[in-house]
Amino acid sequence: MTVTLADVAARAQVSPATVSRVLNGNYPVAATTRERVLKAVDELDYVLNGPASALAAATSDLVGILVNDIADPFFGIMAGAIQSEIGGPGGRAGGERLAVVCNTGGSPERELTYLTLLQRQRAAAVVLTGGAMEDAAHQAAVAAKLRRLSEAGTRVVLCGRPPAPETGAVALTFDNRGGGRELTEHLLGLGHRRLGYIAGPRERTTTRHRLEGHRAALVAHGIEEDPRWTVHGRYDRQSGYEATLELLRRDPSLTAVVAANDSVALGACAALRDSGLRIPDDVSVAGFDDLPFSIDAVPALTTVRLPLAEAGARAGRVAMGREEAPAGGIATVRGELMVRGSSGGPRG
Amino acid sequence: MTVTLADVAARAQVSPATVSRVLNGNYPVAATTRERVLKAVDELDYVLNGPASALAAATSDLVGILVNDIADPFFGIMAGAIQSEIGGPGGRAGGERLAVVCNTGGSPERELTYLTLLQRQRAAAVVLTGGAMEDAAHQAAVAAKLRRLSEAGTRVVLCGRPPAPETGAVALTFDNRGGGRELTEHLLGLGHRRLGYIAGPRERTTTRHRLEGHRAALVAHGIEEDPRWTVHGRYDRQSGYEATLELLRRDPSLTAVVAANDSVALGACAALRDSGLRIPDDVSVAGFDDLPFSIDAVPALTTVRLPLAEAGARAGRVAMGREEAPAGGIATVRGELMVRGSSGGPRG
DNA sequence: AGTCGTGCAGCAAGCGCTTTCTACACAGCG
DNA sequence: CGCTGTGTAGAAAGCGCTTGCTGCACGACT
Repeated sequence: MTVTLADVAARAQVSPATVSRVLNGNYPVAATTRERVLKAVDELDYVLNGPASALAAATSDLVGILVNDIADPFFGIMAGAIQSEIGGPGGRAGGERLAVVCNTGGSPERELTYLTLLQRQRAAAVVLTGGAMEDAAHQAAVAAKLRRLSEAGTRVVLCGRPPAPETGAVALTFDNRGGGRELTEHLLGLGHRRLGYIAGPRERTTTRHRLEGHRAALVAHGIEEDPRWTVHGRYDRQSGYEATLELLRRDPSLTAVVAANDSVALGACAALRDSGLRIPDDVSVAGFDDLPFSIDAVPALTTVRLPLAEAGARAGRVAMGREEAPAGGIATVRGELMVRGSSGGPRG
Repeated sequence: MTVTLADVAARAQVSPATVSRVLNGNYPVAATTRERVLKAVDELDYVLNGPASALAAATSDLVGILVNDIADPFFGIMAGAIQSEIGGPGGRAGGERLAVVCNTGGSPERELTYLTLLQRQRAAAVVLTGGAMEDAAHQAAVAAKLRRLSEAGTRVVLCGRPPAPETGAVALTFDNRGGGRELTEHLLGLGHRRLGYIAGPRERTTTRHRLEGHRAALVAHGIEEDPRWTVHGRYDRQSGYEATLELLRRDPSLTAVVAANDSVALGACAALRDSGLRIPDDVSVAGFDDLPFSIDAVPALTTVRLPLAEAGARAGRVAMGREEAPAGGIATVRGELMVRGSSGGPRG
């Protein structure tokens, strides 16, 4: 039924070994022979059997990219950049690799299962993107898996995720703490003293780091934080909307709202507008990430730009062994404060 | 070095065959034996060798999802929905499948190469999303590949993509033409008579269909279209910005701008604002797709909602054989007009 | 002219798993 | 007490490919 190497070999009047060598191009084959083989491949419409090949060669051309939410451009942009460096078809790299992105949906179990699946496929590399869960048991489980993957020769890279010590994984970590701090300092510099903070889900490293940066800025300015000023939510627009209403209810005198990310900030803007408040005249708003749509908000969003594409590209190259890993296996990627129209001095 | 089935068998004091059967659970194994095997698996930290398994069983648990641009939520949302139905880890489905999304970047070659790669892996199913290239040669090549895939037992589903006759592929097609027509009719109903249109890239089916719908509406209302009113661009924000300036330059008397999609519409809004025009007082704007951020534009975007998640979910189920394919292998998915603040009656 | 590279091609042994077919108990039956 | 049926485990033959090693020409040496 399906065409095999042997069929091609028979048609080209050579041994299967020769066909294999022509296809892999890692062994001298006479030009005329090669031609003959290629012709046969073409005529027979032969397609290599991936599993068989992977089994025999004990290697695979699969590269896995794990993302928390594929519908979120934050991950989409990174994944795209990673993938373009992985080579994938048409990429810079020579060998054709199947770069595949796996959507964990933020679920720890899924993350683990995908890791196992990739381990099963003997993936050439795995890139994990975005914040990690802070659950200790889960982190240990992931660390164990990563270690096992590394040991098996799979290159493991973390992109926008905190380092995983002793796992052999290379980490390109976003400086969420520093970015959060810088952002809040900007607001403080404008004169704001009562700032609401809409944090992401509790058990995420990203959430914690950004919040820590925010608080560090407050502390540095001698501002005592009111516990009512922090609300936790999800990383999406609706959550930002609801959280903002909640913040407003708790303390209507807030003059600024700092959001966990840009989507949340957009929701916050909508909530403020619906509450009859002007931005930034009545309340300033700040986001995080600087996703493409942030500049289109009205007013444009003040936020922290994360070099998603650059970091992803670098992660991709490291995963392919095309770029050296940073010293110590850890690099910190800094964000850049983008001051735009959504932040201004407090009213009065 | 790596643990194999045989190792597990030895430790559990059974034959490799038994271990395999325990793992696959498709053959009666005594409870006590099963326990023993499972214990050994656990102790040895055994992970099945995917390629070997796929080779022996002549099947694979890989499902491919092709998208044009992974950074675009349009595709992200569909991919996420598809993937959640595919089962993936933690999904509804029993068997664990590796649902992988492949980013073609809109390149025909990449699309073809990914298809070959998936064919190589003997993928269980393949879902192609989004518009297709209109290049005849490429379409023929893709059709040939799809046919071959179907014949080899891979289920092929097109989601938001026009049907591919004679390939055995099931198609869930978006009614881009109808949506485009409805949208423009809405604008005409408001009294607009001079409408600019920012189309997507020329060689895409989606582009053509939406434009055809737009023109059909114009024709139905007896409006003769000025060739200056149409500009082609890419499906992104910047393109929308530039195209709008161009439209304005060509004919400053336009009272409405219809965009190829929401991102383009956002760019159009920015360009209009930067040109000192108010929306919708001076110029109305309409998008397409109704991505999550569209409602946050100021004013909120009038657009056509495409049930991306629903269509994706359905495509996923069909790909898994969990839902029957529509009659004739083709279903048309309609959009829904969402009238919001960005459209209003023309000035004057 | 004899000998030794050198360049290419083939042989055959797996890679780690699945699955058919066979084998063996043991229980139930006449 | 022998026979068949049922439930469970094992032996072994591949799945389609890669690759170390062997083998054979042929030209280039001495």
